[in-house]
Amino acid sequence: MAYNHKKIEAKWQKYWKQKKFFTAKDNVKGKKNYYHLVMFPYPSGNAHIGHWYNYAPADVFARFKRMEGYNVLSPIGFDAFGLPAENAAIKRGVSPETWTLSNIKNMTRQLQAMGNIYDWSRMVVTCLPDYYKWNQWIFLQMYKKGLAYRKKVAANWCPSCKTVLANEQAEGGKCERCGTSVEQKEVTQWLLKITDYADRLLEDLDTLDWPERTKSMQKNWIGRSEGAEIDFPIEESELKIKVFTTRADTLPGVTYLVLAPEHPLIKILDARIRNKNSVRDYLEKSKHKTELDRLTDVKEKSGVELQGIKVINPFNKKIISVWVSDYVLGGYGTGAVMAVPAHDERDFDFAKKFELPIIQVVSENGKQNKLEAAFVNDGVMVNSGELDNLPNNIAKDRIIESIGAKKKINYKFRDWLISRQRYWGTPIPVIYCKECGTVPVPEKDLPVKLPKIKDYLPDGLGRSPLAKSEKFLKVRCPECGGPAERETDTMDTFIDSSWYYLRYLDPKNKKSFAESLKIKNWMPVKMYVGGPEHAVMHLLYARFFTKFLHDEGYLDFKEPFVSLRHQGMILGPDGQKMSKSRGNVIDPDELVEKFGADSMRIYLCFMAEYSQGGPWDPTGILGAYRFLNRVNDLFAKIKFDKKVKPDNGSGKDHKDLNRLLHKTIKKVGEDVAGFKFNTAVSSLMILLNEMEKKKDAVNKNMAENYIKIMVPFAPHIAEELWQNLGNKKSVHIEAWPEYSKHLIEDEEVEILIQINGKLRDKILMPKGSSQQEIEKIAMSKEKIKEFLTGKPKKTIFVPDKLINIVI
RNA sequence: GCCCGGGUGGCGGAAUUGGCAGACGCACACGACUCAAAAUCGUGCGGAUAACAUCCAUGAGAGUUCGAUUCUCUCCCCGGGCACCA
Repeated sequence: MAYNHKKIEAKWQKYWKQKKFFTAKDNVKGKKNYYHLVMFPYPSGNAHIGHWYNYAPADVFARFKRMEGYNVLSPIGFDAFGLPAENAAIKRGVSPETWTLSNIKNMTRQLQAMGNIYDWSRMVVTCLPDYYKWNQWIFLQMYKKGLAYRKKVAANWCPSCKTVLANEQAEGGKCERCGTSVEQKEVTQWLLKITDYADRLLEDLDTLDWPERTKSMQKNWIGRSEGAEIDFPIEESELKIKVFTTRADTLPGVTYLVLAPEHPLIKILDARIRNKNSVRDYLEKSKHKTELDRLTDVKEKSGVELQGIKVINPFNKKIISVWVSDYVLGGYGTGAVMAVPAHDERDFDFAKKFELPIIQVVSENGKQNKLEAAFVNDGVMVNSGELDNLPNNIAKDRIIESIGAKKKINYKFRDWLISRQRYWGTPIPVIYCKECGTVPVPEKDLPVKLPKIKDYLPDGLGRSPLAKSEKFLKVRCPECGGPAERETDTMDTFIDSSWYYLRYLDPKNKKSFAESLKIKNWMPVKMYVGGPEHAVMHLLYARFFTKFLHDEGYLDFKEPFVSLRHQGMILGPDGQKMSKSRGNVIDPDELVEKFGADSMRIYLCFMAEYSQGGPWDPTGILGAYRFLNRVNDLFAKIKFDKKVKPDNGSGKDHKDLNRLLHKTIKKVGEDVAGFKFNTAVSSLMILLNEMEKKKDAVNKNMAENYIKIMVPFAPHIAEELWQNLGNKKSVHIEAWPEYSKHLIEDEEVEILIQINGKLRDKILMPKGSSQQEIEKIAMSKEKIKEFLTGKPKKTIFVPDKLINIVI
């Protein structure tokens, strides 16, 4: 008979809540603290199967750590600011706040149904002033240190909506709202100087127990490259063009320079440019290029020469031309490159198209070759005067030295642009005064609260909807008391998630973001579980914040997350990404109703390798459900039939079963610790199968041990069975059982008999049998004799494993 | 193009200091129970063959080895990330 999961799960969830089992104390005598964290959800309205897949197996791990004897903190909250709330508000006429808070209420109910050990008393909701006050406070600390600054940058601008868009909102170069082509527009925005931390963000990756691919993604994202900056003097001028290169060795082969369209010198040199009109045309065209255009242009280079401008190659004093092309990026390096068509693919393409000279200076064989394409490998110098025949890597340093160039390190990633022209976010705590300029809001005036407004559309001037609230906008300058205006942009919501793990430690603190003793108690996070989609943004920003707060003396560690694991993605039954339009969405609520949270937990653990994920099998969960029913049948009946045997029951079945039990205790523990939830469940299944076969040999002690190792996976049914066995206290204060090293040793082992590496027979032998003993028995086997057609050349013997006779 | 993953039955997946390929589960088939169905229980389940024997089989091909899903090389395919970064 199927057990009543609804009744049981509700009953024990209530019981745990009443007993405050999972309210984490900051200190428990004799126990080490363990901070276990999952990436908090965005309150979209409904918990979906992806949330379950992140949180349920992660909770299995947390519960296991708890049973191992750690004082575990496993908190949860909501990443509650963000665009969807605004869109819902515009569409349905409810305020973003109302929408968000009601979603949080619903999702709280859903998450609680999972039966996780979350400490709900520490819930953090980032859209509440108590929380975002500290976003503003951290911003001000960064401002003081010069790490938060305002700058004119090129941003995605939709001319129809008259707003700046985030990159995610301008994918493919089209505005998400209206489909208009996005332009690059210069706007003044707030940025955080994350690039100051580039080297530390890179180096400290080595200290982390994170998936390799995540670390390498961060490495690529930061994109460190070592090179040199070289000045090219402009003819008949005091000015110079500075370029960055990693290949200073190719300087003798430079045949022209290329500037990015945004390069400031183009304007400065305007008077001397002879072909002004075609240059202006080109600049105008590249401004309107969408991302898509740029991508398709990779193959076909475009550009225009700055006629009338010549520069001097500092190595050989040759006079060379200067071009403008959008294959050079304004934001990287110096926005200008020295072109070496012989040794750079892009320059090669460009030179071919515009019929510019190509001079080889590095050669594989020390001779001048006919180049069909750029030669990018190492070699020896040619066409380079006295440097000829030197290996290019040695020539590199010589050249840098001889022309007095500066070595320089460049990074691909940029400072973090945090200004958003949106309503539903943290107001940036800055005031602009005509007299005093930019004035940070004094800390005592925090939080700058988000005003309630009615219209969430931008004001048409590229400012956030906050500008529409006069009450918010007009303010007295904190310095001179004169009339001033507030900054109306809000912060990127990634700010919220960059430090939320610290707030869980002290969520109600009014004096600081968290008390330092509490931080000391818990941080850093020992295990962090969440999706791989956050490999660069969130996980990089959080590391940056931690390093900043460390430098300010608030934290005594440099990395927030010691270990990190990713869950895979659950796809629809059709193998496609779940989406409403495809109609392949699996609703966890329905499944919980039908099979219960325990079945869900077991199946999610079992269905795939955790980091891999895969398609949802609608019938698969039946296996988990059947398994739990069989566990229930077995252990519930033991009690009622009063068949419980004394703990020292004897007999072969009992002995075998007990050995398997202890092996399983070991295996499940190791598997969970290694995030191999699927094989852990499978060993629980194997043990159950054996116990069912040898029912009479199962005693109470075994049943209890089985229930204990099942607790992390199926906590509700485990509690029910535990207390049914006559235990008065919760199974959740029980420790993970210890396995007996002695017991798991097999007395007899199966020895494989191979002939020429092929398995021919197996024999059961006492552990530690010698080669002679085994050989003797093996040779006497009829089956083996049959195959022993020739003389044995040699015999390979692996103790307790196999014997291989080579003929 | 570059950098990571990955490719094993009908399906999800096990198995690694190189040593029984396919654990465990799903699906399926047959049987038991039932008037019947569902549920449950039992048996079978990579391919070839009459076969309990034997041979073949872990994307393809080669190599190292007594022995390769596991190590090396070449190639193909799938997923993800980055992508004119000088």
